[in-house]
Order: sequence, then C-alpha cells, then structure tokens
Amino acid sequence: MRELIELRSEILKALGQPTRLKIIDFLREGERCVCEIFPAIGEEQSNTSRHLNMMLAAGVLSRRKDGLKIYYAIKHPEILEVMDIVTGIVKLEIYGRHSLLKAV
Amino acid sequence: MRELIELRSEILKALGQPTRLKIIDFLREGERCVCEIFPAIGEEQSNTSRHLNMMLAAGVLSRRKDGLKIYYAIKHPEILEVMDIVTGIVKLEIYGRHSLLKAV
DNA sequence: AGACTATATGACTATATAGTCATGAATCAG
DNA sequence: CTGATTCATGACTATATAGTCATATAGTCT
Repeated sequence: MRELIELRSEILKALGQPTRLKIIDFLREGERCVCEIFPAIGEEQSNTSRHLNMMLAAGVLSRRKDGLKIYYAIKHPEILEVMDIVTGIVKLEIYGRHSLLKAV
Repeated sequence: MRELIELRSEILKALGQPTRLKIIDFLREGERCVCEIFPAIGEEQSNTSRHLNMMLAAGVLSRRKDGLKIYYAIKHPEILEVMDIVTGIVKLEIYGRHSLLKAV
C-alpha cells in the first residue's frame, strides 16, 4: 500500500534527526512540558516547539495541556523498542568500523 | 554520547524516505543487484544508486561485487525488526485516526 | 582493441528542512 | 485590567536533499 510507505517514512524521518533524537531520549523518563524540554536539550524554545509539533503530526508524540503548560510524551512504547534496536545496530557498526581500522 | 546521537539519526534518516523504504522492502527477500532494484521500485538507475550508496554509508546495507554487478543486501536483520515495529505503529495510527474521524 | 553492460558520479534544479528572531495567542496571578 | 509565563507561528536565511541528465569508470565478451 502506497499510504503505508508514506506513513512509515514519516515516523522514521521524525526519529532521524539529532535534535529530535535528543528530545526522544529526554522523554524516555516520562512526559515533560516544553519549558523542561528545551533547556534540557540545549535548543531554542521556538526550534524545540517546531520539532515537537512535527513529531506530534508524525504520530510519535502525544500532547496534553495543563493550564499554561503543554506536556509531550512518547505516544507508543514501540518507539522506544525501535530506539533500542537502533542503538544496538550502532554498537555493531562502531565495533565493525573499529576492527576495520585495526585490520589496516 | 554525542557520537551515538549522530550515528543513530544517520541510520533512522536512511530509513525515513519513501524511495529508500521501497528499496528496503524489496531487499527483504534477499540481496539484489542494482539492475534488479531500480526497475522493481520504478526509479532511475542514477537515483537508485545514490540512495543505495547513502544507505551503505549509514550502515544499513552491505555491498558485494560480482563481475559487472553490484549486489546490495540489508546488513543487519535488526533493520527488519525496526521496520516491522514501525509498521505496527502505523497500523495503530491508522486505527486511531479512523476512530477519531468516527467520533466527529 | 572495440562493443557492450552495469554502476557511480558531476553538474544542475527544485524543494525541504533546521534554525533564528520577533511576535502572537492563551492562560494565569495579583 | 495588567503583567508575567508558556507555547506556537510568521518571516526569513542557510543548508541539505531528492531527482534528472549526461558522462565517466570498470568489468565482460568477441
């Protein structure tokens, strides 16, 4: 299905950017408001807001409003499984590139 | 680790693009040469080659040379796990958006 | 060597994305 | 109502990316 391709790539693209990855890592511990997120990851409020909205639209995050604050959270626990698997791949890659260097 | 962030996002970015997703889907069945891949996904040879090289650099694909032909394959089976999980998330999302529509 | 096949790449265009700064909108406290 | 706080967004810039066309490179075959 063509739609499946688009939606899958939207989710993966949402995860495949350093600033957004930092947000995901930070939200592992649970939902946080924007005012906690942007200082934690060291980005501007406006930039952080854009990335949060992008991930919301992709279906990666959920949003909850409480008074002035907006709390974002990782929407599906499966997202964290994906991150763990990718971390595992990265470790394999680092090992691979390392032993490649040694071999030279 | 800063490096971890970069390498993870490189892998996820490599997966988060429709043309590359089509390639991954096609390579599920096993390694294929460029001359099989680009007609299968309906893209130009040069464009396909670029995406293949990009995924190779990200650590998503492996390459094997045999005479004139270059065979690409999914490097880590974990990549397929990631794809399966993301497909599951997409299905949840489709269901969610659907029942949201119904609720209106 | 010459013709042919398979893949990669240079040069280019059009579009998308990340980030910044300033401002707007919503909510709350006094 | 006023002022402060929190978040989103418009306008903009700089850079990255996807895609195309033409060409280069490398291997094969006769």
